[in-house]
Amino acid sequence: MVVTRFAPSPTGYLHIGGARTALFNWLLARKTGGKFLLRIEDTDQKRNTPAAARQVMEDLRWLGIEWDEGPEVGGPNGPYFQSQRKDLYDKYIKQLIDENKAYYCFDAPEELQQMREKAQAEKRNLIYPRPEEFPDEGDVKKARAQGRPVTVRFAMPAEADIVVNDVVRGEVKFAASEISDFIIQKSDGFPTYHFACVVDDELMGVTHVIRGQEHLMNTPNHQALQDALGFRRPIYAHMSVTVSESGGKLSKRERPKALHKAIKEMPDIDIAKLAGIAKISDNELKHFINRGVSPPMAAIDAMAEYLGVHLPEINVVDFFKSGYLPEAVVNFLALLGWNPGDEREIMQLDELISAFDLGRLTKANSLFDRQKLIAFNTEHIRMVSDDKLLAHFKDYLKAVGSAAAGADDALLARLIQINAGARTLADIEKKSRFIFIDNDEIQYDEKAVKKVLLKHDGLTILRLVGERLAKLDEITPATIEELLRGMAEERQVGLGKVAQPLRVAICGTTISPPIFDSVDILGIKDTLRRIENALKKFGI
RNA sequence: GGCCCCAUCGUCUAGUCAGGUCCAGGACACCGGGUUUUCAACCCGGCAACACCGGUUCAAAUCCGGUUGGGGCUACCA
Repeated sequence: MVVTRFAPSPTGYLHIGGARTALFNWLLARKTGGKFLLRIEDTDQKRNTPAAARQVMEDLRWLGIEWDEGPEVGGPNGPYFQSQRKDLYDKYIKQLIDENKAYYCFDAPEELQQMREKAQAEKRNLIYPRPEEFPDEGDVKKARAQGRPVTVRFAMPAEADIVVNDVVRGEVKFAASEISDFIIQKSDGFPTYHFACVVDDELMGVTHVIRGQEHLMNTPNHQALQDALGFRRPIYAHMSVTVSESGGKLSKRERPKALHKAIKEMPDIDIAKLAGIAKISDNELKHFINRGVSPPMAAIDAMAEYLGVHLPEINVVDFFKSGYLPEAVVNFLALLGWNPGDEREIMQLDELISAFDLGRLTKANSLFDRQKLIAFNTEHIRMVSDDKLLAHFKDYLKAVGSAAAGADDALLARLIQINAGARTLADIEKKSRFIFIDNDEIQYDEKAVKKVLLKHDGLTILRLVGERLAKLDEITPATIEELLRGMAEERQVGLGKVAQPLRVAICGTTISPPIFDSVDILGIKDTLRRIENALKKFGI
């Protein structure tokens, strides 16, 4: 049976690149009727938090990626947090030491740094100088007494070159002389990623490892470890990396970077005010502005929202909050470095599963094209069932704290319906805002007022529209349409001449859902009130 | 610097492994037009690529070598 896994290090939100890795592993498991498991790689005491692990799980679930084994769902191979598996790793490390396949080291970080620099200067890679004789327990005690750090290093067998047989890249050869002994146990007693990963993959019966190309160079180390421990070897597939417009890997730092750039271009910034919004000190903010030292993500998000700066989505949660559907994100992600081999692009989850094939992973890196994602999202909003869309919309409204969050299902469903063709849930929300604000709190867009109300006879028409609407017995989209079309015909003008002033009066902008529905939903009373307000405010 | 990976329209890609059916197909973006009560959506049309050099072959996007370019790794992070 195929067993795949996703093994994130929980340092924060789930990154979109991580989501893609998870997706491919999940897809393979589902396609083959195998198992997909989730393992939390939290061996770095300094960087990992339990809250982050929960967040990663929430993000995976939002995408629809459920694990068969792992945290919260359990399974026979637990625990699924590496921090709770230390005794397991210790056992294997001891085994390697006993067999003379690993040895203790007592180097200080600065000493290692020096060695690296020297190697660099000599135009070669650092190959750790393995001692003739391995230190014994007595040496360890002595080193500890002297306060030296104690690590364990794997003794790389030097006989043969290592060949990685990769599903995506074929045979990749590594010269034995190029591979250094590497640390498998840190001075805090925890295993390094390489070691924990190899042990767990074996113990959990992982058969296929799909991971980013950045791990290709680690694979010879992993294989050597597997051989030394007598482990089986999973099938490896190293996927291409997703890069951003700016060149390198899509990185979490892009959001602070984008905000920093935007702020730099703003003429005057009220430091105290902005720091308050971000809930950071003035100093922290100054450090950010002047030196690019990023405050916490929450502060970045708060400032961006306040300043109206759109930050590039990087974490899964960012896409959620920008109004993307998980179906669209998953579909788009799947097509980054994979394709079904025919001309299908817009696909549902079940289609992706049945079409998935490891052999069709592409080799070249791909750029994350947000425009195409939006196109996918538009398509998925159109395709998804009404029930699901409503559920997504409600989740979205809640997440962004929209005024519409409290509205009943019928209203929300209607808002979705009249906004057919929307690109994101954010578009629908934005176009619906006018319904949820007080009549007196409408923000009139200056350009819209100038162009529509103050030019020609905008205000005159608006007053007339108000008078006629007031006399209408029955208010439905159809009767409103009849009325407005009649007026346009009467005056020998296009419908726009009649509709636009009304639109600006009730929404404050020239952008809204179809006007007949907008008036109907807002209600005649509020509509008339807003017309009156506008007439008063802008002249007549 | 060293090691490793990659290279088709602006972007994601099909085609490359089994060379001819490819003066290279689709999608997004873009441009032009249409529809239209705004935005969006929608419809029609258009632009646009085999990185370069050499080799193998009757024939190369496809095989081989090199060059260039891009990316990754180079941690007691994962």
